[in-house]
Order: sequence, then structure tokens, then C-alpha cells
Amino acid sequence: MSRPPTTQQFVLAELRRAILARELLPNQPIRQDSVARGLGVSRVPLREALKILEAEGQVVYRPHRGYTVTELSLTDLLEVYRLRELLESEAASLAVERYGATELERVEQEHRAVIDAAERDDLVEMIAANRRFHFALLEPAGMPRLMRVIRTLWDTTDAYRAVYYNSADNRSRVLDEHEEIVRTARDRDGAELVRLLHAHRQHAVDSLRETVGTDRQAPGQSSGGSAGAETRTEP
Amino acid sequence: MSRPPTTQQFVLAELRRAILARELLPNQPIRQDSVARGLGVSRVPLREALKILEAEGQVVYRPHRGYTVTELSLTDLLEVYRLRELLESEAASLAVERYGATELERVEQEHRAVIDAAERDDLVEMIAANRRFHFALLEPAGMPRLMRVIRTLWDTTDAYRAVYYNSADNRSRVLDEHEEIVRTARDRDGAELVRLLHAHRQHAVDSLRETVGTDRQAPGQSSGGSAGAETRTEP
DNA sequence: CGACTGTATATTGGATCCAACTTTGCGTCG
DNA sequence: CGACGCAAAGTTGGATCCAATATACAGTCG
Repeated sequence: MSRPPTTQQFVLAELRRAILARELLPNQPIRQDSVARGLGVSRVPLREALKILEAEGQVVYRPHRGYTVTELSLTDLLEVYRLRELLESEAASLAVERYGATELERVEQEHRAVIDAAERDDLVEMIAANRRFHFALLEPAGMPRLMRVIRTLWDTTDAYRAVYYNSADNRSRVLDEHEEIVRTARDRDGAELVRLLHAHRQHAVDSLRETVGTDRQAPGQSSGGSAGAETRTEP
Repeated sequence: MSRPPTTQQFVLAELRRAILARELLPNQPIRQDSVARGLGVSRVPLREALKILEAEGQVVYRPHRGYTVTELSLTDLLEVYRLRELLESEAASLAVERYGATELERVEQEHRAVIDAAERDDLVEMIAANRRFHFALLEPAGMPRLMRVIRTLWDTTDAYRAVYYNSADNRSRVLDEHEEIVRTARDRDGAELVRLLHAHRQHAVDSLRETVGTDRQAPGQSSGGSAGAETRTEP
């Protein structure tokens, strides 16, 4: 188990994990001193890691009042999926044009990794491999900024992905759909690929609607804007 | 001149300005000690500000090697505009549906601000007002995350906007087009609004192609991914 | 003479310390 | 009894200090 070359990166990874594991809850202040001591580090690298999460929208920062995990209402989640729809469709369309032997091999390799993890009932690895699979599909688009935005969107909904993968039905459906996606990728059929990916995402959305249920849009902070807007000088 | 409530925000604003003013150049290490002393602050708030810029892609960070301003090739700039195309079209389509008296009033107010600044030959204010104008147009879409992404895309190309506004021809064209955009907004004609905004952006792109000229894609770092990818554990 | 290695220096990363602000609780006054 | 104001404690923000890493340079060996 190789640990990151720098403490902030270690802390960042730990924070992501803690948010995912619901050890840090929304609307509950993140006490820097306590978290830092818990990880055996000082507050400085913690604060730098929090700044990254702030910029990603994972936590909300208010000057002199500290950080809290971002509360996600159903509305927020639906927005994330709508953005993914838009961006991943674009990425997929561009990517198919560039699929060569190398790219397809990469995709199939990750596909097998997902299957393998599923057979071993290793949910954590299955989720990770699923992510690599999807990025292997989209990355050939050759648009690094686009990929970065997509990445943060995935991060935002990581906590809910775990719920989705808890169901065996969902897991086997994922595998089936991936199979079809791989076939379509081999054929370089862009339109069909976009369609399949859309349907694929849609299942997650449906599951979300059930899981999160009615939109209780807390009157507190909740909705997304957070950091960027907070830090910028103009509305 | 009210200064920000916290030092990091002051430093952040100063860094943005310095990058825009080409006081900090791409591929040239940002010496924290020197910059911090120059601003009369310690390195801590500087580092936090740099982390935000890193997450936005404005600077590149490499552990133990520090930060540099992100180098933008023509390819990178075109990617930014392509993303804006995608995202702002979506935002505009959604926004028109929600235009009410308040929203339109806000748009027209900013429109007048742009005209006013243009008449006073106040380029800085004209650029700022232009930005407020466009965001007033899009904000009613009610998608905070979408707006945030668009905001960072604007930030990325800020340096080049100054060049564009240097030309009196470009400035007067901006005013004319804004006029037409406002009319279309009042009519709530979504399709036409999207079309106008597209043409509006296209002029900036054309200007960019001339300004930046051939793509010299420096073999160094350059291309976009930077922070997010850098900091994440997986590709 | 070139390449490598070891060392010195500069720069970044992290820890500790102090200051500023926010919040909470108590007391007082209306 | 309620609301306002003040004071104390806790938490965040910033500065300084020390450690770790990378870079530059010089010396040495092939």
C-alpha cells in the first residue's frame, strides 16, 4: 500500500473516503483540529485539501465559519446527471471517431476488470473499474478539460453509486449493458453508443429518485454554487 | 475601495489580475516567497489561493516543484470555446423559459452598463459588464453547477478577452449584437437566442485564431488536464 | 573530455504559534 | 419575562519556523 508523495494528497484521499462513508455529514461543520489530529497531521495540509474539495463543490466554505460537506438535494443530483448527459454525449461522439486498436483494447481490458470484480463480489473494485471503463470510453475524445469536468461530476455522485451497486439486479444489468456498449464501440457506431450510454445513466437516475425520494430542499445552504461564486468578486 | 474580508480572497484576486496582466507568465515557476512578500502577506493564504486556481485549471501544480501559470495552446482555447458552446446553449435554452420581468430588467440593466462603459472608453469596466450581461442572460436557467463550470471557462480565457476588446471594431460589434440579443430575449425566442449567442462567440474565436496564430503546442506541460488529474489517484 | 555522484542551496511542504472573528452563554435592562 | 448587549471560549485565518525534497553546481572517476 503505497502512500501518496505528499500529505495533502493523503488527506484529500481520506476526506473523499470519509465523505463517501458518511463519516462526515452534510451541514455539519468540519472541525479542522479534530479531523487533522484524527489523521495525525497538522491543519495546513488539511486546509489545502479542503480548498480542492471546495473548488470541486464537494464542500462548502464560508469565511471564518469553516467548511461543511455539501448537501445534495434531488434537484442537485438531477442537475449533475443532466450535465453528464450533455458532456458525456459530446465526449462519446468525438471519441468513437478516434477509436483505434489501442483504445478499444483499453476499453475491453477495463470491461473485463469490472466483470472480474463482480464475480468476486468486490463492490469497491467494481465501482472503481466501472469508472475506469467509462473514462476509457470517453478519453479518446482528446478533450482534457471536458474530461476534467466530467470527473468532478462523477465525484459528486460517488456516494450514491455505492447504493446503486448494492443491488445484485443493478450489478448484473450494468454488466449486460457494458457488454453491448463494448460491441457498439467496436463498430464505431457513435449515435448508438450515445443512445446506450444515455439509457445506462438513466437507470442510475431512476434508482436515485427512489433512494433520495422527495426533494426536501433544505432551506439552509444546500444548492450547488458554493465556492466559485463565494470566492469570486461578482455574482 | 473595500478589500476582501479574508486575505486569501485578496491574494486570489491579485493572482487573477497578475495572470491577466501577464505579470506571471506561463511555464515560469511562481516563487511563493517572492510573490507573498510582494503582496505583503505570508505564504499560507497564497498557497490556499493557488489551490483554488489549480482546481480551476489556471495554474498547474506539481508536488515539490510548485505552481506555474497554465500554458494555453490554440487547441486548448478552441476546446474551451467548444465547451462554452455546448454549455451556454443549454443554459440559454433553459433560461428563456424562465424570463420574467425581473430577469429581463436585470439583463437590460447590464446591457446599459456595457454601453455606458463603452462610451467612456473604460475597457476594464466594459469587460466586467459584458460578463455580468452574459451571466444575467444565462443565470435564470437555474442550474448553479452549470453556471459554475461556465464561469471557470470564462476565467480561463480572460486574458484573451482584453485583446479582443482592444479593437474598436470589435467593441462596436459587441454592442450591436448585444442589442439584438436583448430584443430576442424579450421575445423569449430560445432557438434564435442560441443562434445569436453562437455567432457572438464565433467572432471571439475568429479573433483568437488570428491573435494566437499557429498552434505551437509547447512540448512542455501545456495541455489542460492539470490539477484534478494530478491530484486524483486514478487516470 | 564527458558523465556521474555527492554536496550545497534554494524552494516547497508541514507544524506550531498567535491573532481575528464568530458564536455562545450570561447578565442586565426595559 | 423577553430582548439586547457584553464577555468568554472555541474555531478559523495568518505568520513564522522547521523539515523534506528538488535543483544546481562542483568535483571526481571512467
